[in-house]
Amino acid sequence: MPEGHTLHRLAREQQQTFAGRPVHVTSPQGRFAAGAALLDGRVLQAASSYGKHLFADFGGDVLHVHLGLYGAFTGGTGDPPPAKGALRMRWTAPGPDGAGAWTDLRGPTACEVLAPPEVAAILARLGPDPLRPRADGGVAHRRIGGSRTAIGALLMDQSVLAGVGNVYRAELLFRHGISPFRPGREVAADLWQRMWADLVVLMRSGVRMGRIVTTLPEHRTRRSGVVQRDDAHYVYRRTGLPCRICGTPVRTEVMAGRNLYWCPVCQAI
DNA sequence: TACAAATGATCAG
DNA sequence: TGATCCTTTGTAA
Repeated sequence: MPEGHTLHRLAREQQQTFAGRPVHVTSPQGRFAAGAALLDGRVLQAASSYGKHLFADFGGDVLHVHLGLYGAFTGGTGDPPPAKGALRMRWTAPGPDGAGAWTDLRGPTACEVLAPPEVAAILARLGPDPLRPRADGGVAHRRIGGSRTAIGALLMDQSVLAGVGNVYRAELLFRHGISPFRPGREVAADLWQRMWADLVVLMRSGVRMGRIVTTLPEHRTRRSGVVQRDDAHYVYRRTGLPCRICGTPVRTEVMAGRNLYWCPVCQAI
């Protein structure tokens, strides 16, 4: 499920699997019927992601997908399974002897065909994405450093920073011992540089692993082997459980409509 | 069978 | 800030 690392991974997979091939595009559910008809049979030029947005360029017409809270892609090789449920979009690229590939999209917030200027407009309102090669974290601090808004809310604002979601927000703040309620302008530039550098490392690791793991081995119940699901985070979805560092019960509260998790002792200020 | 929850964003007020 | 949209999955009734 989708924070920036998921979209980055999907773009890479779609690039490797479908780019340079004609793609058969359908919308079994019907809600993307017109767009599917427009793209069907055309060659995918390139797939890329920016923040939580995915762009698939079919040469002048760009498919834009935003997964929202529940959207998901699935896919595989060979023949696709029978379409079931609310299947917004299906891609297939037939190949000889089971070399075909398919991918299914369900539940997205956005699945639409855009012209390049519309794509540019979306990119223009996004802050720097820690996964983009030459992204500049300093640009984000220009917004953060002048704001009275809580850092916990600023981190979720895609025009400040693109690609960070609820998990990375909670975990990043914990790793730097920062209260989610601290105003942005009290996050000094050097502290922000450390946070940004950490985000780059964490999100790249997320792309590699296909999941978000933020804990150090010495803070896990099991120190070696595969990281268990309940060992992957410091505070995210650990309400009431003891903090891995100090033992204080992890707290939760809704901030701007989303569940926020933090340790009131390790993240006091 | 029904309902709640989930890593998101938008719009009204 | 609250309501709303998108869909699947897991748990409760």
